[in-house]
Amino acid sequence: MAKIFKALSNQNRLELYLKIVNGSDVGYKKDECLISEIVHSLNIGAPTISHHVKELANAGLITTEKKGQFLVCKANKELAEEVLELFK
Amino acid sequence: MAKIFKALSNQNRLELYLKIVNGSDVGYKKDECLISEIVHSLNIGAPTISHHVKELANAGLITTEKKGQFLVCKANKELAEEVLELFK
DNA sequence: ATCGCAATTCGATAATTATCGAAATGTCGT
DNA sequence: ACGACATTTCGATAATTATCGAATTGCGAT
Repeated sequence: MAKIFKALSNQNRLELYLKIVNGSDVGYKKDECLISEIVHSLNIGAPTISHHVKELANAGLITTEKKGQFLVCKANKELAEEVLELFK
Repeated sequence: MAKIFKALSNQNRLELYLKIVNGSDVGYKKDECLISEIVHSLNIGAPTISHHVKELANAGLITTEKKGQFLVCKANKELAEEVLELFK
């Protein structure tokens, strides 16, 4: 569980996660998001974002799927539920 | 908000927080806790715990009050509420 | 006043982490 | 096959952090 909080403990990674939760503006389903869109809205480089995405996935907060050259990220609702339980 | 998660991102600090939330077994009100009791149940030294307590307090997750030579810690319910909101 | 205990401060060290730039990989359209 | 683009890998660096032991402060009881 600490692992989950660690994944959210970095400002940029938290924003990244929230963007994924809120989904992208264009095209994809709610709760899904292309990281190529995020790269421009966050002022850190692509390599760093790639790294952060991996950490979020590693913590189980998101799942990722390669769609051609793109990476689609999806928030894991079940895990968010578990966090919710802890704070109730 | 990332600050809050950072405070919970360390295994020991998270346990510390949960112990405070669950309150102590003896004497004090629910949601309150003497850190002198916790020192023995966590396998890290007193200086480290003192440091962690400060970090939790700094993040706003707990409040502390000196009672004689003891330190009483109390969980901040309002902030827990805010975290809850984020995951809803 | 002094002893024991709770907690804190201090300085140090080792481990982790965020971020970068450069280079590599893989995909798509032409 | 080539060029553009998305993403990743790699190696490096600077910053942060968890933890420790020793010493200190402050409190309460004898």
